[in-house]
Amino acid sequence: MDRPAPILIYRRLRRHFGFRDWWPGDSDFEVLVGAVLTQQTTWKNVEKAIANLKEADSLSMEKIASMDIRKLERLIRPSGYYRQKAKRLKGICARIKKEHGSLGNLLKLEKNGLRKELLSYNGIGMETADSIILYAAEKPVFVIDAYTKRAMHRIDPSISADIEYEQLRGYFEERLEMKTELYNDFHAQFVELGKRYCTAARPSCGECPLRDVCHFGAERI
DNA sequence: ACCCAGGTGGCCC
DNA sequence: GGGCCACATGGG
Repeated sequence: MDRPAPILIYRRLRRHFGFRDWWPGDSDFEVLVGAVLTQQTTWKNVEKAIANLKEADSLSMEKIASMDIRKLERLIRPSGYYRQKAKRLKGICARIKKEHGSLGNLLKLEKNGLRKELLSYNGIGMETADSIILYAAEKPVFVIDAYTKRAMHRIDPSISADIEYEQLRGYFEERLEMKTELYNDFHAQFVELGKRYCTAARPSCGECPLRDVCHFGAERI
């Protein structure tokens, strides 16, 4: 089959990579921080930034909300765009504290209300909002990222390489059962696929579990 | 010396 | 609604 249904893609990935039980982080707040810091940067660099925050005993909403901006910049520097991210992360923490009291309270909002609220924060766009909703609030939203777009375009060339976020999210949500565990693990599988095989310019297909349905370079590889 | 990474927001038309 | 741009470290 040339264009496998999403659930078949998922089954293949899962058979290859195993169940991921994802988001690398110890708390809801760490998910939020990681989701902001990983914007357009590698997770490796985010790990350094989060380690710095932990080492400085500063990985808490209250501390970041009132932290000296220069200190925050210094701690998260390895994650790139550090001035912008420091300003936005501090603003996000301060606003959650002020308007909701705690992250837990914010995450209790109903899914669509929560999404709308998160999107109104400077520094939280659709992918970041959905990552927080899925992995911290544990509500079923299908997260789309660069890996997902790239892989889907290569599997099904009728899906544009720069398809709109909401359009691709709808594509998955219309074709899958609305289950948090499924959305959670499926996104994790795409990230694993992207890191190991489905890289930007020159894929290292090797043992890629989707290589027989891949159309990269207009030719099957 | 390039190119790339788990995006977002601002500005312009 | 779309196109272009700044933002920045670290690894290949």
